Amino acid sequence: MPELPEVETVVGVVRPLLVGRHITAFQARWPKVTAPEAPSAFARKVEGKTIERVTRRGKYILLGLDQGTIHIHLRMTGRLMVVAPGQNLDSKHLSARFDLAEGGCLVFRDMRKFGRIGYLDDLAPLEARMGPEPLAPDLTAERFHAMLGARRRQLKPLLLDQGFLAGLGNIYVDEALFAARLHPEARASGLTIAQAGVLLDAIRDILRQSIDHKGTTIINFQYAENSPGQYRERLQVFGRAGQPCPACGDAIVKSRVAQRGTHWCPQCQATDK
DNA sequence: CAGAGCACCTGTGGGC
DNA sequence: TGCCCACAGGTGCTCT
Repeated sequence: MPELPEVETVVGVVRPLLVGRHITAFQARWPKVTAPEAPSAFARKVEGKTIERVTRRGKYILLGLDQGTIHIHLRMTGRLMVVAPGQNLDSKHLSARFDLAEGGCLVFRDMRKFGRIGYLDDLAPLEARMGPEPLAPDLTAERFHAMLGARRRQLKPLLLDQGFLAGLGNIYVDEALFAARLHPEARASGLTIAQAGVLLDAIRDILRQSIDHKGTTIINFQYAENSPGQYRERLQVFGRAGQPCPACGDAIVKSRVAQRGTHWCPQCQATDK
């Protein structure tokens, strides 16, 4: 479900509700939610600690504690919400729950149960397998071009690779490649500096706009109770197979690239492979 | 290194 | 109407 804009939206909603609060207990309803660690071992590390910061890195939600950090990945269908004291707790699809001092709790729901929660004393191991943030100012077109130039992979799977660039998923990769008029199977190393700059600008523009619209809701994503993200209406190609391309009017095609459904315009994105 | 295939799960939508 | 299959916003593993 969630890519960078959706995670950013969730972080913005829960941050003011969580900063300064104490975790009194952790309960896993789905034991694998803390895998590879056992829920009891995870609970011992976080119970009694205070949440000082709530941030995002790639698609991870990070709860910075007075000691160590909780990392939460929503994967496909995870949802994170703060339940107020006395508010009734719907147990459907409940994966885990953090009880908070003064009542209320942080609830993790996950229909497909792919989502994961973990604890790290030091974020270095997580940082080591993550690429740069697409919105970071120090990611220049020159640096991005150099990163692309070092790889022979197809653009689509490369942009989905969190170790290359952190935060993009299937929706925004398709949208960015369309905006930059690049073929999803084009080789990364073949891009010119100008093309790399256009692609980076497209990625940033799309991510910023989606964040402004509270992300994209296809089925599950809600940033708060019953509030869907509004970026869906602005999607140019994703989920629009058979409809006219907004740029040229030819039909948008859905094909399979790197085992993922891929939406693109063969006319506009005719870059050499 | 690059890519395919599969595993992890549950729900839904489209085709027949 | 009902059934079945394919597919879904993600990632990690093995194997070629």
